[in-house]
Amino acid sequence: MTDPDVRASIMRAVYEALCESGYTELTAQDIADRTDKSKSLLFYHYDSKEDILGDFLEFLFERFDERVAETRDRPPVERLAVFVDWFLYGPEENDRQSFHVAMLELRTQAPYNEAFREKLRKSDDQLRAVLEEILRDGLEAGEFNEHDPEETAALLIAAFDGARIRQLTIGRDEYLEEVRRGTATWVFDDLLAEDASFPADRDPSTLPEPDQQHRLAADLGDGGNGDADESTDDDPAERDRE
Amino acid sequence: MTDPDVRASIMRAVYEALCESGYTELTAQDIADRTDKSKSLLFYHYDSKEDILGDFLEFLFERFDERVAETRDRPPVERLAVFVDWFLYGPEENDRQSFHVAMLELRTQAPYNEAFREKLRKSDDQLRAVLEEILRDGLEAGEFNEHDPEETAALLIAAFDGARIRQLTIGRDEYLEEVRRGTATWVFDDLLAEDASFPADRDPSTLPEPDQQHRLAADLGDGGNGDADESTDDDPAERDRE
Amino acid sequence: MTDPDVRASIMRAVYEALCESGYTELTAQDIADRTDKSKSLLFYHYDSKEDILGDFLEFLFERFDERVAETRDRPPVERLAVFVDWFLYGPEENDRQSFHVAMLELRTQAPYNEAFREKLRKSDDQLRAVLEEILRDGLEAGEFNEHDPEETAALLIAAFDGARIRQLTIGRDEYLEEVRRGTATWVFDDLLAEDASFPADRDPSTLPEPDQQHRLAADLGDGGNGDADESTDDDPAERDRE
Amino acid sequence: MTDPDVRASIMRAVYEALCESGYTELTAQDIADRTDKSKSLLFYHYDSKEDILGDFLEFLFERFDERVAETRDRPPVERLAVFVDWFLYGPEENDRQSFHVAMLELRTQAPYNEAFREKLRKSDDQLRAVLEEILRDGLEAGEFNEHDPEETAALLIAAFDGARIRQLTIGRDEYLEEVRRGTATWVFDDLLAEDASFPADRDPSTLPEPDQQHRLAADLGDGGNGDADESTDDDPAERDRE
DNA sequence: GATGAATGAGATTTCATTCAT
DNA sequence: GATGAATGAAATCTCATTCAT
Repeated sequence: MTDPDVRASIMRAVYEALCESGYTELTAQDIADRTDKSKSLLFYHYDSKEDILGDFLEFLFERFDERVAETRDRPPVERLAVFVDWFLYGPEENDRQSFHVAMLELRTQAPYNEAFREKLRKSDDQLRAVLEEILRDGLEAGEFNEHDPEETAALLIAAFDGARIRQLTIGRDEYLEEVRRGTATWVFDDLLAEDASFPADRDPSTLPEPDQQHRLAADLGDGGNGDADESTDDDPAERDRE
Repeated sequence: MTDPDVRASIMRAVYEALCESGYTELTAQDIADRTDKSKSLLFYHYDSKEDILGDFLEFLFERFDERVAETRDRPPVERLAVFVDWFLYGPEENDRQSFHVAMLELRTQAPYNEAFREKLRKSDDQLRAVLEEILRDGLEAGEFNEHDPEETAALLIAAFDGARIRQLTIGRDEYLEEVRRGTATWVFDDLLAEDASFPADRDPSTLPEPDQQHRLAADLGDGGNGDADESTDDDPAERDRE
Repeated sequence: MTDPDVRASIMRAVYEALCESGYTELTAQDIADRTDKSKSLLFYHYDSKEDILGDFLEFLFERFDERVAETRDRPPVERLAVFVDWFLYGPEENDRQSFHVAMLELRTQAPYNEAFREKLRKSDDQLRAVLEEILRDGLEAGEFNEHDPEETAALLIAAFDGARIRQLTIGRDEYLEEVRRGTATWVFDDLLAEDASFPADRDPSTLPEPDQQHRLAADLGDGGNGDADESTDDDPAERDRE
Repeated sequence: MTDPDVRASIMRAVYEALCESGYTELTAQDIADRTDKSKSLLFYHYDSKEDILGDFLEFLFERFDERVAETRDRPPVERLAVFVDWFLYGPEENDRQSFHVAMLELRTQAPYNEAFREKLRKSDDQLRAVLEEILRDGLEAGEFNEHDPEETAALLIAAFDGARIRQLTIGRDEYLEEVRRGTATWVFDDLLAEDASFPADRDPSTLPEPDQQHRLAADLGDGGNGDADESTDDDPAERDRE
C-alpha cells in the first residue's frame, strides 16, 4: 500500500460501509462497492478483511493525533470543556451514530483480535494522555483545585464512554445529558478553582451548540450527510439491517 | 416453549457457547452441541437464532430480579458497597470475562435488533432503579448527603460500565481500580454523611475480597470452573478464537 | 456418513468426476453435479474435499479386498497370469485410462497428504501380499523354481506399475507390451518349473483377450461405457481438459 | 525469450519453486518470488504458466543430453552400473525428493497437456536410447549375453521408474533396494557374460556410495543444499504443505 | 523490457433454516 | 417432540492473466 490516494479511497469506503452495514454484517463486497475498484483489489492491498479493518483503526488514530494538536494553545478550562463536548456529543467523527455503533462492534472484537487490541490501546493511551495533560496544565495554571489527574481522567473517560455506549446501544439520548450533569455536579464543580469557570458556550451544565461537527465525514469527502439512514422512526435507536 | 426444563437446558447451552465462542462466532450448532438435543430442535422451540438470544437476555433479567430482592433488607451504605463490588468485579455472572465479552458483543447488536434493544432497556431500567432506590433510601435514612439520585445513578452506572468495557476490550485491568478510586474520591467521599461509612470489607477505596462469586455459572449448573480459558498469557486480554 | 447408499452415490460421483476432470481440476461442484444432491451436502457428510477423496481411496481398497478373495482357489500359475493381465491391461477398474490417470494424479499428492499416503500404503501392502502369496504358493506347489518371493514381487510390481505409468502419461501403449515380454523373458521363463506353464489364454508372452473388463465401473452402476471421452484423436493420449 | 541468462534465472526459480511448493500448489508468484523480476515479466516472456513449465521440461532435457555424452567412453558394464545408480539413487537432480515429487506431479499432467507430453516423450526416447545403446555396445563387446536390448531396456526402465515412484509417493525407501536386488537376481546375473562383472563400487547388488550427487542443483547455482526440507520425521514421506 | 495495479472467474467452505419422517 | 438430511445463499480469498505506464 504505497499510494496514499488508494488507501484514502479504501478507508473512505470502509467508513461508509461501516455506517451502512455495521461491523458484524460488513463484507468485503460492501467495501468494494463503495470504491471504483474490484473486490480482488482489496486483497491485493491487504492480506485479509481483518487487515483492512486494522488499517482503518490505524488511519483513525493518525487523524486523531492531528486534531488534538490543534487545540493545544487554548486555556485548560476551555480545552476541558471542548473535550467533554467532543466526547459526548461529537463533533468531528461523532456525527454519525451508525458509525459509532459500528466502532463499538469493532471494539468488542478486540478480545479476539490482537491487532485491533493493540490499536485500541494506543488510542486509549492517547485519549487519557490528552485529558491528563489538560488536567495537569490546569493544576499548574491554578485553574483547577488539587486532585489526582490520572484518577480523574480515568473516571471521566469511563463515565463518558459508558454514557455514550448506553446511549448508542439502547437509544436513550437522555443518558448523555444526565451523565454530563452528573460530572458537572460531582466533578467539575469541585474541580474548578474559585475564580475559574467554563466558557459560557461550553459550560458542561448546559447543552452544547451543534457547531462545527462532521469533521471526519467532511475530511473523508462526504460532508457528513451521506445516505446513512438517520432514521426518524418512533424508536430513535432503530437501525435494523435490511 | 412450554417446558421450563428444556428452556433451562438451552439457556445453559447458550451461556456456555457464548463463553467459548463469543457472540459473533456463535452458531446454532455450538448451542446444540452443549445440549443433549439436536440443532433442529432449537428451531422447533425458537423462530431463529436471534430469537434464542433474545430469550437468553430475558432469562438473564428474570434472574437479575431475584437477586436484587435478596439484599433489599440491608442498610443503604452496605447495599451501595455491594452494588459497586458486583458491578466492577463480579460476583455472580461477572466471573467469566469471556461471558462478559460476549454480552458486550450482543449489546452492540441492539441498534440492529429491536428485541435485543427492548430487553436491554428493561435491564437498564432495572439497574438504574436499583441504584436510585439505594440512593433514595440512603437519603431518607440520613446516611447520604443531599443529592439528585437520578443524576448520581446515571453517572455511577456510566462510569462503572465504561470502566468494565474498557477493561474487557483492551485488557487493562487497572481501569477498574482507577475508576473505583475515582468514584470514591469524587462521589462517595462527598456522598456519605459525616457519621456514615462503608463497611470495612466493602470500602470502595480498597480492593474487594474474592467472595461468593460464580453465581450465574453455579446456577446454570457449572460451578464456575468450566474450561473457559482464564488465560495467563503475557497479554491478559488475549482470547483469540482458534 | 451412516447411510451406505448415500456414500455409494457420492463415491460413484467421485469416480465419474475423476474420469472427466482428472484429480487436479476436480471441484466439489463437479462431484455434486454427478449427484442428485447439493454441493453443501458433501460438506455435511465430509469435512473437506480431501476428506471425500480419502474416503474414495478407502472405498476402492474395500472393493479390492473382495476381488482378491475370489481367485484364491485357482492354481498359482493361473493366478499369476491373471495378476499380470489385471495389472497391465485391466480388467476391473483398469478399464478407463482417464480414471487411472486421475488416480495417478492422486497418488502424487500422497507426499503432501498424510491420509492419502496411509491408504496408499495399505493398498501397497495388500498388492504385495497378494503377489507374494501367489509366489509362495507356487513354490510350495512345486510350480515355481526356487526364488525370493519378496524380491520378485517387488520387481514385478515396480515393473508393471512403471510400465502402466509411462503408458498413461506419455501415451505409449507399446510400453505395456514390451514390459510384459520383458518380464516373460527375464522372469517368468526362469520362474516356471519345467512342467509348469501359463494357461494358453493367459500366457504373458501373448496378448490377452479383452474379457470381463469394466468391473469397477459396472459395480458403480455405469457399465463401463459412460461418457468419459475415449478420444480417438490422432494422439491416443490426448485428454485435454476442455 | 532471447536472453539465455533471463531464461536460466527463470528456470532456476522454477526449480526452486517446484522443490518448495510442488507442482499442484505452484503459483506464478512462487516463481517470480525466486527471481529478481516481477510476476508480470514472466508473462512477457511466456504465454502462460503452463508454457513456463513446458520450457522447464525442455530445459531439463537439454541438460540431460549434455550429461549422457560425458560417460560415452566408458565400458558398457560400467555405464550400465552408473545408469542404475543414477536412476535409482540419484545422482544429479535425483538429490531432492521434493523435486522429484513435483516432477511426478508434472508428469501426471501430461495426459491433459500436449506440450508436456511431447517433451516427456522426447525424454523417454532419450532415456531408452541411452540404455539400449549401452546394452547393444555390451553385446558387441561380448560383455553381455545374447538378449533383446529393446525389451530389456523397457523392462529395466519400467522397473526403476516404478520403484522410484512407489518410494516417492508412499515413502517406502526399501522399494529401491528390493527392486535393485530383484533386477540383479533376475536380469543382471543372466545378462553379464561369464567373464564380465560390475565394477566393485558399482555392483547393483550392493549399496552405492553417495558420490558426486547434486548435479542439477549445483548447475542451477544452488550447490544442492538449499533449504528444501530433508525431513527427518518419523514418517519419511511427510512433506505436507504448510 | 519491466512493473504495479487491477480484475474476473472461480473454489471451498459455512450456516441458518427447512423438511420429511 | 425430535432428528438427520438437505440446501441456498453467501463470504472470503486465490490466481492466472492483462494493461497502462
